[in-house]
Amino acid sequence: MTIPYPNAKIERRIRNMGFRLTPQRDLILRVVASRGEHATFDEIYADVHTAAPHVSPATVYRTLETFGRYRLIHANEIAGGRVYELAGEDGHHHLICHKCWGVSRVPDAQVRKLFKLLEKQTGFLVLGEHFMFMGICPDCRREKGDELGRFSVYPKFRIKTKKRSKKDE
Amino acid sequence: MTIPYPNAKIERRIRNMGFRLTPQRDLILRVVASRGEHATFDEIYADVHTAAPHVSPATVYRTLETFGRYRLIHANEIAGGRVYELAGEDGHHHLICHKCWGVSRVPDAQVRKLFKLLEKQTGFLVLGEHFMFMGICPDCRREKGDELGRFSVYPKFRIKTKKRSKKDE
DNA sequence: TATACTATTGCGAATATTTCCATTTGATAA
DNA sequence: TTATCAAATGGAAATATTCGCAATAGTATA
Repeated sequence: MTIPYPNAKIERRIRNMGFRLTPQRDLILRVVASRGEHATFDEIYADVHTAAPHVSPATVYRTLETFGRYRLIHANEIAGGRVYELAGEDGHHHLICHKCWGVSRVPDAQVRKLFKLLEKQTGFLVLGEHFMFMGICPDCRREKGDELGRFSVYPKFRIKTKKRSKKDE
Repeated sequence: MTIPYPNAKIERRIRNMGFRLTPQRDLILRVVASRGEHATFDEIYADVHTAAPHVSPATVYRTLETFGRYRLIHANEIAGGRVYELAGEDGHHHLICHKCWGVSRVPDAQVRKLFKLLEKQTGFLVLGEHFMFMGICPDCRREKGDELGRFSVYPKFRIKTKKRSKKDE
């Protein structure tokens, strides 16, 4: 399987940071890349495990954590779970609707502008993180109201890991 | 122990949402309140356990999760760990410096303004979450530069749970 | 290319977190 | 008050995640 990195510079960045580019890491990055916008640990591990059964969950956890720290991968909490995506050229952030759970994007530049304003006021430079803003999308706003009732905070799904357990297959 | 809620309306809110205000929840909320800005699970559980040894970790986890969903408590990921704080009247967000790990605040109103702009552009209403913006504080910016080197992402500490294990105590 | 150095891995063991379910107990209404 | 009913709890079991450490294997250098 050869999934190309959307961003060919990643390899260089890894080495520049002083990390070793192991086959495991390479595979994991490709899997995350192939999964697109928001892959769960289980999805990632499943793919990795299919391609290379010997790779342990610990390695996947560690890799996501390590690269997450160094912003090669964006990790975000959403609906009670964590999702990952490859940090790409096309910086963008996500807007997630509490009601319909639709995901839309805002270009990074647009969000940066906001933080520029914040910087003017506080002197604090907000760095290149990836944000997931929760709220109500335009469509849903037209429907009812903006208030969150008792049963509407995580209405449709929760990111939950499904049993991985024993010698899976 | 009677730690007063900073916000007396909390009780009403809980009931309005249809939740029951049990002694356990009451205690947990008071503990979180007493801990101030960012308490870890372990800190919260330790306090709760001291005051009421029979309360199980599961209950604490559940309570934080439940009230987190409904915004009575703010849960945030920071430095690889999760911290909690009581959602108060004085809405504010945190600015956390990657270098010195100092924590400063921005009033909610200020941040809201930014999201208002976003709303104008996208129609998407960002809801009342609590944000922790990571970046470089004014002091540290004066020192060197803004870039994150290999060993500067989580320089000083990581929020880590300390062994709770067996019959603690 | 061979050597040395150390980051990274895999595995099992420790921890942490969630889930299950029988039991308890708020809250409501008679 | 008391009865009723579902929400919430506790404890144990199931899962998930991290950690410790010996073995492996990238990378740099000779």
